Amino acid sequence: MFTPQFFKALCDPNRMNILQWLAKKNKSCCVGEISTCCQVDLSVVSRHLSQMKAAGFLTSERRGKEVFYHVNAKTVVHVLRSLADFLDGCCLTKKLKGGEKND
Amino acid sequence: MFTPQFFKALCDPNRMNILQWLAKKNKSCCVGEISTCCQVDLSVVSRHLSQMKAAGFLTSERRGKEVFYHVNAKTVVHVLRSLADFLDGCCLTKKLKGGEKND
DNA sequence: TGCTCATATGCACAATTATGCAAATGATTT
DNA sequence: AAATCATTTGCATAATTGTGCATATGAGCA
Repeated sequence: MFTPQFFKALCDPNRMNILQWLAKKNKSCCVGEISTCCQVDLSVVSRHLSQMKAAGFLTSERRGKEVFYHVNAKTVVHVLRSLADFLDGCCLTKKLKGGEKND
Repeated sequence: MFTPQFFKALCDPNRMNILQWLAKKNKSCCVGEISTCCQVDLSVVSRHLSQMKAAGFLTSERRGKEVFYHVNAKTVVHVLRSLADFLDGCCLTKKLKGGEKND
């Protein structure tokens, strides 16, 4: 579930930037448009988008000559919350209800 | 806030393993003990721990000869939830009060 | 002081990753 | 079909990262 592939998609500054930029847009954007949000070559952006798509962060759809990418927010949010909940359950809330066993 | 450094700490399989292992323990563990949860050399584990500490994931405390590391769950959970909330706010809940559905 | 144990660090090396350019692919238009 | 536009991919290269071994540091103990 918490695969390295998933978090690798988040640990590059350009990818994080793209993710947030796309999320704010909250609509499908084509590669050329997305590439305006960071400084690197468009081909690099294309590769980042592919990688994020492979990690389940994005979905894509071709419309004519262009390919539109969109944030798969549901999936990303779910994984992030799952890890947060796991850590929370282990280390924060569990103790309060009197459980003493942790592994 | 969503620094590459933070997510870099999550994107190595050994570090992710260490994080979950330590969270399940939910107590301070020394390096030697922690190193039993993954296959790599103890010196490598030591480096991973340092890195995770630098990223704010762990706290450490020396007791005699040993150094004990503990998950800083509050911080990690907060960052994960913040990103989840940001994406959620942009792409999931925001539109709903306007009436339209998002998948 | 020396000795031992636990951890950290220097170093070299292998593996991975990010990048830009050039060329290829896919799709529309003329 | 040829031309054009948008995106992807091949390739080379630079940069970063993960790893193990050997050594250093720091702390207690004989």
